[in-house]
Amino acid sequence: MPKSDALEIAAGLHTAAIRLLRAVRVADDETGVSAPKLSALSVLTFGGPTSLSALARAEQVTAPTMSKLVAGLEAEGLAVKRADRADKRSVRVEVTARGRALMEAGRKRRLALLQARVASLSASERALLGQAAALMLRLAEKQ
Amino acid sequence: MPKSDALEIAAGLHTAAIRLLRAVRVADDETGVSAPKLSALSVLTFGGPTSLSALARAEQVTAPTMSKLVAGLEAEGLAVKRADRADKRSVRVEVTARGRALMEAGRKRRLALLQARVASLSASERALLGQAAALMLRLAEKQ
DNA sequence: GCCAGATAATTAGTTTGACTAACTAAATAT
DNA sequence: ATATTTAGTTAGTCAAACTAATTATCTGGC
Repeated sequence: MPKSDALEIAAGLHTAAIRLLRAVRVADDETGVSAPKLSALSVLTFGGPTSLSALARAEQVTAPTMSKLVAGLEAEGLAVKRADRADKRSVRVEVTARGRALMEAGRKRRLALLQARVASLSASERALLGQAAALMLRLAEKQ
Repeated sequence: MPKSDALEIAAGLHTAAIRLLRAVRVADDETGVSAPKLSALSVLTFGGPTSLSALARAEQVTAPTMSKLVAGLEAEGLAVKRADRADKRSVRVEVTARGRALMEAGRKRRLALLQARVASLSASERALLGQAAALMLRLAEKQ
């Protein structure tokens, strides 16, 4: 009999998400880029160019912290800062081709780890996980 | 039609897990204890007393790093170090009653956030998530 | 049109948590 | 008895987080 108590579901989901991410995290070491930078680069890659402060908000860090992270990314040739034409206070941060390639490769390695495990499940189990992922995304975006 | 391609499932699960944890992370700020310390304390609380090096391995940090974290926990009255009777080189790290209470309260807050969101789903959606959590745990523990 | 206040980014300085290297003490192997 | 390994700590460095303060620019009200 499957549990349907909201608290138990929450606890189970919480633990499962933590363990799952911990298991695939190892793949990121190979990029040679730190986790915070990688995370910021991911936002740039999949969300497109943004201002520094928007990036800081997205990553839940302060503007000075993001300023340094972006400086690091720029020094490594993974992102560039451009002047915003409309607002001269603002900087437009963009991922470079090199940054995009690094992200792509990293994401591939990470997902390969997970894919190998998912592939060992039955088709119906995979379908269930697909639906669950969509639900989890909805939960994450509530409010 | 639900997707069942292993790579797409992996990608969806990956993104969903990241976003979900990011959404509940805010609850931890209220504990007044840093994330690394909280994480170590969690291992002590749910896994029982351990040696310092075992704790370091569990948290994927080096012994010196864990030595400092435990010193911090001890200074805050959340954990204690005891001499290991059998092996005098070794230290036994244990959570205190206060540490346990802090963990309990923190976990409650975190899960309350998630629970509120889970509760807004239908019974069948909750059941699906319950099954998915069990599957994700299996995926995390493969190999 | 200008000034006051708000906003964007950076700079400076501090704290925390990660590392390596080097050390002490204890246990184990030769 | 000596050598090696293991457990933990100390010291020193670095990255990444924060707050406070600075500079530049924008915007609304007069």
